[in-house]
Amino acid sequence: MKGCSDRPPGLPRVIDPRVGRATPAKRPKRTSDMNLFADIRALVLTSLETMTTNGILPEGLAFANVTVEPPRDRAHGDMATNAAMVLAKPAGLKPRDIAVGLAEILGKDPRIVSAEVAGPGFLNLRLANDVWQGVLGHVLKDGAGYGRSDMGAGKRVNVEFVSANPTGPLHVGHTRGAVFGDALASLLAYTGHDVTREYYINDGGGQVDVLARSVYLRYLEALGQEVAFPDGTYPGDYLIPVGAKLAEDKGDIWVDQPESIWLEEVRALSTDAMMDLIRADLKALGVEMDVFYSEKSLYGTGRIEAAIKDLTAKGLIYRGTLEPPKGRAPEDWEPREQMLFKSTEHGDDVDRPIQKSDGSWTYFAPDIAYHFDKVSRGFDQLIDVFGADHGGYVKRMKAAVSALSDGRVPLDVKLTQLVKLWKGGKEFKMSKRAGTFVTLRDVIDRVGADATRFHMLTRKNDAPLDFDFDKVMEQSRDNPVFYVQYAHARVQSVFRRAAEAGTASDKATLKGADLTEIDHEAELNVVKKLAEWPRLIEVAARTNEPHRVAFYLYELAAEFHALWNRGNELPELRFLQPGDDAKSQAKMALALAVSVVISAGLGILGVTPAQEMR
RNA sequence: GGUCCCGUAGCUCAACUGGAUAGAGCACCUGACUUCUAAUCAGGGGGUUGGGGGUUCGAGUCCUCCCGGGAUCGCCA
Repeated sequence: MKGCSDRPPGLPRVIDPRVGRATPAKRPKRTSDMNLFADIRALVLTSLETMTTNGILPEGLAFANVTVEPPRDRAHGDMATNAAMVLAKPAGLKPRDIAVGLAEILGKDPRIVSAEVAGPGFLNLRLANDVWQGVLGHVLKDGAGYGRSDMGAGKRVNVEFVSANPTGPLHVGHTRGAVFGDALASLLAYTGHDVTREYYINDGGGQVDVLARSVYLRYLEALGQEVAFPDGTYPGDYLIPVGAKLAEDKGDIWVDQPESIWLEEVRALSTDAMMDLIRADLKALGVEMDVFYSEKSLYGTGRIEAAIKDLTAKGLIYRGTLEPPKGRAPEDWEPREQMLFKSTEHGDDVDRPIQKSDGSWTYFAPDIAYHFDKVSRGFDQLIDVFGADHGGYVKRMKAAVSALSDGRVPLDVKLTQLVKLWKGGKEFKMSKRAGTFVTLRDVIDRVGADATRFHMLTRKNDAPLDFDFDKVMEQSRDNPVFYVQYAHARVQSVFRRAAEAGTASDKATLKGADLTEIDHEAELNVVKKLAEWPRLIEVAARTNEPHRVAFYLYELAAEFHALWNRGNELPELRFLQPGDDAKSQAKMALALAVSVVISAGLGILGVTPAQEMR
């Protein structure tokens, strides 16, 4: 590792992970114990135990599959449990009989207004208004901590993402991976995991030699020579200042000199310059890495050898010859003996080469060493975020981690699909050659980091994403970024109006508001959506799918806008009730709760909530 | 040919990892602005979840075989 000294202060350093890692500051975590669905599920389980005690259900039934969920159709009630259907078979009873008995017991709980058997044996529950008012009170009490969970139990998770080659600025495809990885990391932190954000610098392969040669050409150019950029070099303008700086610092000492003289030094300076560029790009997007890990640091330090030694000790390394790929007829294929990793022992389809026929390492070898290092650093879980073009790499990487950790450490690989750009209603094809290369910087300059981030998270990671410059800027319901921001801004607008009217709307006052005022269906619908937040967060974290947060925020905003508009026909639903501070404060308490959850959700996505729309 | 991802309303996508009559937005039709910003809201039509078979009380979701699209397949990283 070298050449870190000219970097602006305050940015993360490339660190040697053997010496230490940039430990993220432990922030105090407030977790909320409010999860209504968990509460009601607990109630269902105790009721089932009562039925066992009473001899209605046989002893020894497993309740693990019993769920309490919001029904898809709100007409079915507030919550539904599948208990009767799940237990019917093992209990040897009809689902309806179990459901009826369960409904009777549940109906005695003051929280349950009605318990109705429906469909094949679902039990639909309706909850009392004061339960929902209690949820609202909880949101206000917990504030920013509402929805935080300790499900991660402090487990140490390493999220590796971006890891773009240090050969140029980040482009749109990298942007998606960056946003996804960062939001996923935040989501895991929010759910009680100890998260490390990490970037693997591919500074050990041939492409950094290409970079160095390209910079060398720019260096000659800066000294007044005519240069041409042959195939296999990077002609991008972004290397001009790097070459110029080199000419300024070194003068003409490298002119007409062979590569052996200048390559190594130029390469080091160039990759440093590119990493500075990339770091600045990431910062503009709001992404801050904890660790930058250099591939180069694995070479010549015995680390690759150590990882291979570990696998050798496990009997997973051998010399052999691979079969040619079936069906495909590679003209120049000829059998070669090379060092292979027996990845088939850990779920891969074929064994994988770790040494080329000339004895040098394949790309896989340092990556094995890198993941060995992650395992050695004591992470309980690893997540790699790759572009979809690395899909073929997943199985061997999982096999490697499984082997290196003896199956202890799970590796989840999330692939981000391609981003299709649209401009003026037409697909915009990127081409390095034609100079129509859209960088992360282009996108942020045009639409801003917030809109970029939110939009990139409105698709599942493994679905292709359309990024339409016009749509992302559009101020309409069609644009979720705007729609959610607008809801948050409307809440702030209410507070501004309240201040003008002289109605107290500070948090302490609103926390003490009489929430029994909140009893209209449109209002309770908003509260019910708020009640789903803790559950949504846990599902999103369990599946490593931050896009769920974006979709949820859209739904919450929709409920809020619906309530807002009901105020047109029903003035008593307006948030501000002139001349009635108590009522206004109860309704503002609801508005505050909405903004709290929107802020928390946007926070996970790395988006700043809007105070007003302009 | 092998492997992985995808296929859901005219279009763009969800569907809480197996739950009820598969949901949103756009587009189309109808209605609501002397308002706490209508940049919003309410209602309507629109589906054999690519196709067949299987497992299950129950399948868009799991298994299997096809069809179509994309990515990838020893010495690029």
